[in-house]
Parts: sequence; structure tokens; C-alpha cells
Amino acid sequence: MNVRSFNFAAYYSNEMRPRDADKERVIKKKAIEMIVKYGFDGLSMHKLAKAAGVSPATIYIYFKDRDDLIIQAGLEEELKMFDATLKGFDASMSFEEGMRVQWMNRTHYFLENPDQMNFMEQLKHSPYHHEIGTRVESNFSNLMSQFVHKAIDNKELAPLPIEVFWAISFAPLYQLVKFHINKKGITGSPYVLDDQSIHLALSIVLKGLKPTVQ
Amino acid sequence: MNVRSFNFAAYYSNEMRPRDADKERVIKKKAIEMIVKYGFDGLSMHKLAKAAGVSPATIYIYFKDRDDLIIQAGLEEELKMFDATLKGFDASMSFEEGMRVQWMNRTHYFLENPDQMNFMEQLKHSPYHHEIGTRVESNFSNLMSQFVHKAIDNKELAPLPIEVFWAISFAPLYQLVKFHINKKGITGSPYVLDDQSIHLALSIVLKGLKPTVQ
DNA sequence: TAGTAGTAAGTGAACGTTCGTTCATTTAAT
DNA sequence: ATTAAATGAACGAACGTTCACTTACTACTA
Repeated sequence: MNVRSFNFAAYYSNEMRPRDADKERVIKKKAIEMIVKYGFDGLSMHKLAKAAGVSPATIYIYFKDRDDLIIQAGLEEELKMFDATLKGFDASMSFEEGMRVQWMNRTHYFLENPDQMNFMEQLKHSPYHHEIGTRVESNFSNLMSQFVHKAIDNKELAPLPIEVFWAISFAPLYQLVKFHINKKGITGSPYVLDDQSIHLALSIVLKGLKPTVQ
Repeated sequence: MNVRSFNFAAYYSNEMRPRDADKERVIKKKAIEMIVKYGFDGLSMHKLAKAAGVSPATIYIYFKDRDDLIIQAGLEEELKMFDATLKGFDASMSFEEGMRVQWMNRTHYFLENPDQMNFMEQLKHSPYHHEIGTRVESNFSNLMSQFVHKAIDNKELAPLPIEVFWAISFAPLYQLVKFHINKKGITGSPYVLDDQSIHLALSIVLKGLKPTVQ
């Protein structure tokens, strides 16, 4: 019996033992911790079961198989990340204000959830990337498209393909946070990200993106 | 018998059968292909041996163990990448010219070697990252430091920490190439990187980095 | 209210497979 | 003759997954 043959009729007539709501959460969380610490190689179902305090068989009540577990964890984290990113954001904001909100939201979320970020980055660069792909992103990228096109129309932003915009706007932020999480800069020396650097980087990005006055 | 107990005395007196110079190359290459296609999970020594056309035991003549193989492959690719990046580059170049050379070198190398780039990106976001770390980078980052500090002194570049410089200068390029290699942009729609986008992105980055005239 | 039937949650042990690695031996060089 | 390269078979361990079974919860009966 697994998640795909869940008996909804029985569930709604209350004729079954309910699931422990915490178990799925704990399993996903421990899986992420193991992947971050030891890589995808290091995620074994036996070890995960032990870490989560359940039987190996229990994991298969909540997830179809190992791949499903990884993908479900990825989808959930992606959703959480988008939520955090868009807190207080509105596509109708001025370009500069909207950018500032998103930079700060992302920065704080990543710094407070380094395991989650690390996991997502591993996922993004693995063959699982294709599986997760565009299931969640549509809402998000629609909102971003709106925001970008409005900014271009208002001459707050130079006209450019959305991918170029994205790469220039957010890739530097991700890179800085990665330096911080790895505790190492390019030279290999210790690195700690501070607010000043974040603001400096953002202002440089904004300057680059501002349309040239004719 | 493995690489660590290699008999140099016997070797230089020509009393031993020489290694097949191609084998190590083929093993590394196939390993990279497997990792890119199936992730670190998907790299098994049996399958790798079959793919490389050798016995599993042969791999252990050239590499201490699986981790050593992965790390050696990573180190070699890192070296190759730096070589390609610095072709025609000189720390004494003007800032703009130096940046342009590096952008073009990197772009072309990545586009011509997508497997290698993908492998390095997986490595960078895995626990192996720490193992490779700063063994190769010192030459490279010294050169970059020179280049950056000279540019700041010459007022070609706004003063900023080297990590902020790096993040703004090169993270966007990496992101654009990743979109291209994945054949998908942010929206999930097909994406092909063209020269125009590369030049546009570089010019925006350079504009952002230029010091504000007082 | 106490007891029972019915359901799925939850489990530990076991399954067959595949893993990374090694060993005993053969092959191909000098 | 000497050396290491190269191998196929074999090792124990660990893998992902399943099975037979027990536990705990709910609904219903009386």
C-alpha cells in the first residue's frame, strides 16, 4: 500500500487509522540533510529510515520509491522558496523596489535555510532537474514576466530577453550566498557575506540594468 | 598494485610493461559521461568498466578508489578549463578587453564541452567540492586578483571585494550557458544562447562595474 | 459504555541484486 | 627472466524494495 492507492472513500468515512502527520515531514527533512552532507550517493533508504526513526518499509507508505521521495522533497522546497521570495512583492512595484524586495527575501531565506538551498542547488545540477522542471514555476515566471515587461515599458529597465535579465539580476546573488554557505571565497580564504556586500552588489546590478539615457 | 605503489626504479630501467596511455583517458571520459547522464548515483565501477572496455580491476591500477577517480577527473577538468579561459589573456590588459577575452573564452569552451561543464557544475555542488577546492585555483586566483586590483587602481573598475566582483562578472555568464545546455530558459520554453545575448549581457555587466564619475 | 469488525499505518526480517573492491592468474612488455 | 599491466571471477557488504505480520485507530453494535 502506498500513496498511489490511498483509499479516499475509507478516509472520508473515517474508517482508517490516520497517518502520523509528522512522519512525512521528518523523512523529507532527514533526506535533505543526508543529501547535503553526503551527496545523492549517501542517501540510502536503510540509513534514512534509521535517521528518521522509522522502518524502511514505512518510507514506502509515503513515497513510491527513492526517486519519488527526492522529487517530492524538491517540489516542496521549490514551493517554499517561491513563497519566501515573493513575500511583500507585487508586480506593480517600481522596478528598483521590486528588485530590492526580492534580493532581500532570497538572501534572508537562503541564509536561514542553508541545507534547503544546498539541496536545491544539487538538484538543479543533477539529472533530477528535468523531472522537477516546470511544474511549479509557471505562476512564478508569469509574475516575473509581468514585472520585467512593465519595467521595460516604463523605461526603468533596458529591453532584454528574460533569460539575460534573470542571469544578470539573480545569478550574482546566488553566487554570493554560495560563497557564504561554503565559507570560502574564490581564493579559498574564509568568506562571510555581509549586508554591505549585498547592497553593493545589488546597486551595481541595478546600475547595469538601467536604460541608457538618450 | 595501484598508482600509489608505482615502481619508478623499474620504470626508468625499462624492466616493465608500460601502461596503455589511452586507458586512463578513456576511463575518466566515460566516468564523466555517466555522471552527467545518470548523476553520481549512476556511476558504478562495473558499468564504467564495461563502458570503457576494460576490467573493473584495471580501473584500480590507475585510481585508488571510486572517490579518487572522481577527484582526479575533476582536477584535470579544472585545469583544462583554466587553460581555455586564459588563452590570450594577460593581466596587464585593459579591464574591458580582459573581461571580453575571458567571457568569450569561457563561453566557447563551455559550448564546445557541455559534458565537462555539466560535470564540473555537479561537482561544485556536491560534497566533493571541498576535496578539489584550492589545489588548482591559486595560480588562477592570483592572476585574477592582479587584474582586478590593477583595474581598480586605474579607475576602470569600482572598488569592491573580489567575491562581489566575481559574482557579478561571471555568475551571469554561467547561468546563461546553463540555460543553453539545458535547452530551457526560466519559463521552461526552449532557449538557445546567441552571440547577441552574450554581448548584451557583457555590456550590461561592464556598465554596472564601471566606477561612477565624480 | 464495552466490545468487536474493519481498515490502513507501521514494522523487522528477508529478498534478490548490485555495489566497490580484491585475488589468483595470465598476458605482454623489457 | 623479470616486472607490472591486465583480467574474470569472486568477496562480503550494502543497496532498494517487498512481504507477512502486528498495532492502533474508527465506526458500528448492543
